[in-house]
Amino acid sequence: MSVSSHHRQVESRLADSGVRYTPGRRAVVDVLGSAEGPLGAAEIHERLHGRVPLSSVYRTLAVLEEAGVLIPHFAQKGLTRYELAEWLRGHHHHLVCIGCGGVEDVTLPDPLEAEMDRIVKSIGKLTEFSATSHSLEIEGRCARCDG
Amino acid sequence: MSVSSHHRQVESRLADSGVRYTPGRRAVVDVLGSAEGPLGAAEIHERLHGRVPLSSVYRTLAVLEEAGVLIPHFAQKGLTRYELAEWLRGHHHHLVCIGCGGVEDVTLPDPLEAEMDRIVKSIGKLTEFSATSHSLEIEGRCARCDG
DNA sequence: TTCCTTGCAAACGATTTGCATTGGA
DNA sequence: TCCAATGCAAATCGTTTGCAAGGAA
Repeated sequence: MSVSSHHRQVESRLADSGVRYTPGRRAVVDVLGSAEGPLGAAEIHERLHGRVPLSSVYRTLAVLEEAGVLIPHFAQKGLTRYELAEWLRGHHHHLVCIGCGGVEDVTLPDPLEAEMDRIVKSIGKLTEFSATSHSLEIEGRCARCDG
Repeated sequence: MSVSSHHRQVESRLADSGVRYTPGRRAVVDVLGSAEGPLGAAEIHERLHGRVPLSSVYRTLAVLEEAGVLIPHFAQKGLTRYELAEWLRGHHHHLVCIGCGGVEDVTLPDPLEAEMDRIVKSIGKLTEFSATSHSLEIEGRCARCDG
């Protein structure tokens, strides 16, 4: 699941949509591919040392979301963060720190994830709602903020 | 768990913070107490037929969040929704519709919720993260959008 | 009177968009 | 050449804040 493998997959996915995989777009995918959790436009722009202007970062995020390459994530007032979609990154959940507002990914061991699936399926049966995915958001304090 | 019971509980909680429970604030609690899911400032202002100006709605939401009466919820770009805290509404999860962006509450049957707790506890052991709460977000299409 | 609360308008911060320019196929 | 992609600046949208007026203790 290396970054170059991401590039190949993203490139072919974008080709399907008739969209170019330009250096700026690659750069954004690189940053997200090596992040520890979802990032916002400003954070991405920052990690790119301003080489990609903020408005282009936003446009890139929109294009990649549209193509199903990125998934938006909302955990803080007025800030949208993005991460690679699950078909690129694998399925995972989030630890949301109520101290610093940061978000970390967690991948559950198979037995736990299987249990989650069972719960989600049960809920589907209980409600008029056809589930396509799920995410467990755990709020608490990260190691750094939990002083 | 009637609305008037909410009012009593909220009133005493606010009194502890030395904050008044004014008609405008009651109105906001009323709207949220009878909503089917979290609502944003504009939606609340709307349901109050504009009787409480938008900026006052925002201030009320801030006061009530500060006092632990409301919990913010983020599920859509640039929009914060609020709902009564769990000590007022009970613990529940969310069905997020990818069609219309709406959010519905679901309360799990005890056995399922017990299972969720077990999962969250296991995750706590696996990571350097002290969990204070959790919420399962299920994405999919609501009955209305699932045509 | 003393603070808290409110209403309005101006200010903000994140995100989007118009427009002219650049760059690939 | 032709259309997608880019950069910059201006515009938008949700939200916050300053300030003067209103109200309860």
